[in-house]
Amino acid sequence: MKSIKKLKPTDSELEILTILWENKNATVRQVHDELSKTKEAGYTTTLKLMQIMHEKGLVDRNTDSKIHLYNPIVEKEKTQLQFVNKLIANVFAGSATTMVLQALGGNTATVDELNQIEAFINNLKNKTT
Amino acid sequence: MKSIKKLKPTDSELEILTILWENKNATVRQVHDELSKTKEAGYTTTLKLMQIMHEKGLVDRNTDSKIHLYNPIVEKEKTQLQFVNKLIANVFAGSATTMVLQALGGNTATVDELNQIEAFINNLKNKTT
DNA sequence: AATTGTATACGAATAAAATCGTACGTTTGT
DNA sequence: ACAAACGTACGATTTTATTCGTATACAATT
Repeated sequence: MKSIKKLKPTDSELEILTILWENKNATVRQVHDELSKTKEAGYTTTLKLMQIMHEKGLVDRNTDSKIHLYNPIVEKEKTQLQFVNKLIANVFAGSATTMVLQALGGNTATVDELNQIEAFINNLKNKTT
Repeated sequence: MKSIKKLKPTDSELEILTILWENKNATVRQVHDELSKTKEAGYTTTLKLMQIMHEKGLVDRNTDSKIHLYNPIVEKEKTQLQFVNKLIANVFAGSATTMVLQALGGNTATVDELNQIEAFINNLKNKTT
């Protein structure tokens, strides 16, 4: 039998997925408008990408009405983790810690966020004990 | 005047850079052998990639002798940060914190490493004050 | 000196991703 | 009813990345 396809969204597909994770049941138009805020691209380009994503099984779509509604199939957390792990492996020689330190050092996280991370770390440490 | 080129190594180029960061003054042969441990590719493929990287200004090379010696130009930390930032922007809607939480949750960091991260965070918080 | 091994150079083939033009059907507004 | 606006479909093109074949030069070995 055919096995379940391994899904690996491209960068462009990822941008679209991100929008779909925020907006369920989105039309191509909605996605495209959202995308246009940060990127220059024609409508049919976005449409084509979403069609390809449908073929790949990255998104589901409802074609009951003329105007198709799209939903993400792949889970946000799983996909995010997939990419983070790839980054850690490729760029940070497998060390999550090195990556975290870089990320926190180079970006501006608010004190609130830093506290949030600390809390999370403490939680992890307790579990380990 | 011509502006300084924006550098964005591809995935394959990144693999080579990683090797060059560890081994300064490396020959194509050395890089290729190292690469072959984890990847299947012909020698001329590696050579060509390194030539392209030279054109792009990612690496420097010494052609005094017949056998060229390559060195990375782009800095490890800068390049790493570049990739992390791209990931945060693309996959985590701009939130470094979300990314960090995912990375720590999905990977096994040791308690030592967690402590290291905590110390780093405290340092950051002090700077903010 | 002739053969063999190891270099670089570089054009060209292949592959993968992204973009767009155009055809064509359905709504909507007048 | 008709035109304009908006929707999908999809082939073709463009762009970017990767891979490799082949030419050529030099050094070492016999």
